[in-house]
Amino acid sequence: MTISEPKDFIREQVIQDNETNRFGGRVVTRFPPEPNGYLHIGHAKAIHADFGVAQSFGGHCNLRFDDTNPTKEEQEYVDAIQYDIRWLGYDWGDNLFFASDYFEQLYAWAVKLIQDGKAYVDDLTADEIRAYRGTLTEPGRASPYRERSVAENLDLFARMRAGEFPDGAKVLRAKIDMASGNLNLRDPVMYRIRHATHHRTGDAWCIYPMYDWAHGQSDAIEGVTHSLCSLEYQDHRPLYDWFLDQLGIHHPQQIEFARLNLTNTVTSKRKLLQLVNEGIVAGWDDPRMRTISGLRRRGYTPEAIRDFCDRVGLAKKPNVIEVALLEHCLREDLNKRALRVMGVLNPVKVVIENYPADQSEELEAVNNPEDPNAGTRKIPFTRELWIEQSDFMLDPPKKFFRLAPGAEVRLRWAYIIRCTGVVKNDAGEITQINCTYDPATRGANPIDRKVKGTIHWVSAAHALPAEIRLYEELFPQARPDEDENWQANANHASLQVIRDAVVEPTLADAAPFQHYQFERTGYFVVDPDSKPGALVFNRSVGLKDTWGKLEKQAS
RNA sequence: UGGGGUAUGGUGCAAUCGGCAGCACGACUGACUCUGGAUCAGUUGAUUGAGGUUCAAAUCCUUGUACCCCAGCCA
Repeated sequence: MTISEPKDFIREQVIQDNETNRFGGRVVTRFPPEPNGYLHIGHAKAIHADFGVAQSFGGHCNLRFDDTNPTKEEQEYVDAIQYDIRWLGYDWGDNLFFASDYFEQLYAWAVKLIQDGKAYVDDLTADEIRAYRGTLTEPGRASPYRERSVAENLDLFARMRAGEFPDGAKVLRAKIDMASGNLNLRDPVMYRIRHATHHRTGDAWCIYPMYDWAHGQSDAIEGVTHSLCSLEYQDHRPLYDWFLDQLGIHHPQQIEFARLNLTNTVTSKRKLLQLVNEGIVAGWDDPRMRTISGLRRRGYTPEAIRDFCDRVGLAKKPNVIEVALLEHCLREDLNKRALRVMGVLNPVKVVIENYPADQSEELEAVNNPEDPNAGTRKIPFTRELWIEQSDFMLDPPKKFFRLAPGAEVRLRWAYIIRCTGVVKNDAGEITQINCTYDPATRGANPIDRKVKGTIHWVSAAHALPAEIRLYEELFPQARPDEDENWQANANHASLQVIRDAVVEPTLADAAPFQHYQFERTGYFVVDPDSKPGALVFNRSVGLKDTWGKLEKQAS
C-alpha cells in the first residue's frame, strides 16, 4: 500500500497484521451479499471497503453469496447483484462463491461439534426457545434437551437432514453459555428445518445453516484473512471466534465498521422492497431510489459513486452523510465529461423581427469547455426560437440578468437580442416575445455596452420534442425512517414529467445512459425508455444555482 | 454495574511518541466568466461535562453524561 492512500482503522489493522506476519502477508476479503434484494448505496460503501482494502495490499476480494435462507432468496437477485458490482467497477475474477457450496462441509463440521459435546438437538418450539433465552438483564435457562447424549444427538441430527421432521420441529444448537451477557452466546441455533426449494441446491437439503454458523466457516474455507462487516455484528464476533476455535480451522479477523446512512434516504432492503411493492416508486431502478440500479438510471456514474465512498471514509462512528456530498461527487465527475447541449424545458417563442424568415445559419458551439478534446458542433439559428419561460420577465427585479422589455441578453453561441415587446393571449399569458438582434455580436462582444446575461435557446424549426423527468427527494425530511410511519413521509409529487420540452437537433440519436449537461439547467441522462423521435431524459442533478438561491432568500 | 460500541464545526473524515486542531462537503463574501455553471481568492465554525497529571492534553488518569446495537428457527 502506498503512503498516499487513506489509512482508515481497518487498513491500520491490516498493516499491523502484515508486520506481525499473522496471515503470512496475505490479504483476502469478501463481499457477502444475501441474494434477497437489490444493492443500494450503502452496499456500495461495503463493496468499496471490501474490494478496496484487498486492492490496497495486493490481495483479492471474493464475491460470496450468503444464500442460507431459501425462503427469501432468488436467482434474479444473484444476477442483478453481480451486474451492479461489475458496473461499479469491481472485479472478483474467478472468486465467485456461494455459501450453499459449503453445505456438505458445514454439515460435517456440525457433526464434529456434536461428537465433541459442543452441539445438541433441541425439540423446543421457537417460542419456547425465546422464553428460555432469558432477557437482556436476566440469564437464560437450559433447555430440557440440552444434555442429550452424543449418540442421540447424532441420530437426531442425521434424521433432521433425512427429512424425518417437519419445519420447526427441531433445531441444532451450539452448547455455549445460557447465562452469557451476550445473547448470541446463549446456545445459538445452528440449523433449522426448512422444507423449501433452494435456488441453487434445489431439494437436496431440508436443513439450512444459520448466518452465524455459515459465515465464519465460509470465510475459513476461502482463506479470508479480514472479514469486514457492519457494526451490528460486533456482538457476534465472540461467536464467530468460538466456532472457529472449536473447529481449530483457519481463523480470519472480523472487523466491524459503521454502515452508511444518507439523509433523505431509506437504506433497508425491507423498506426498499416495501416502496416497490406498494407502488410508491415504479421499481427497484426508479431514479428516486438510491439503489445502484436506481442511481444508474438517474445518471450517476460509477466514478462518482466510488469517489463518494472514498470521501465518506471508514470508521466505527455511526454516521449520517448529507446527500449534498453525493450530488457534489456527481457534478464534479460530470462536469469533466458531460457534453454540453441546449434544451428548453418550458418553452416560449421568440421572434427576431429583423432576422429574415428564409434565412438560417450554422453556429459553432463548444461541446465541453472543460475538455478541449470534446470538440465543437454546429447548431442551427433561425428567426424563430424557443427560450425558457423563466428567462423572461415583464417586470424584472434588480439583478435579473435575463430578458425583459427593452433589455438585452446574449443567446448562447449566437447574437445579442433586445426585447421589443410581447404578444399575449386572451388569458393574458405571454405567447410570444418579439426581439431584434444585433448582427455585429456573433462571436463578438459589443464595444459600446456590456451585456451580462446569457441564455440558452433552440431553433424552433429544428427543435426536437423531448420528455423530461425531474426528480425531487422522495423523502423531503433528512431522516425519514426515524418515524414509525415512515412511508407517509414519501413525497408523491417527487416525479415531475415535462412532455413538451424541446432540445437541440444534435440529440436526435442520443442513446440510453448517455450523459449531457443542458447548459444552465443541469445534468441529464437518456432514460432507457428513450427512442429516436421520442426522447426521454432524466435530470440527474441540477447545476448549482446561485440565482435560485437569491430568489429563495427573497421570498 | 446485562453485554457490546461511539463521542472533534451544520455534516463526514483526520491529527502516527502528549507538541500550532487539519481536509472535504455545506453556508457566507468577493473576483472572473458568452453556462447566475466551472474556476480562483477569502470568511464562518469543533475537541461530550467536571476534576487531575504536565512547560504542553483531542490524545494520559479519575469520574460523570449522551447516543447507537443486541432478547429471529433473518442476514
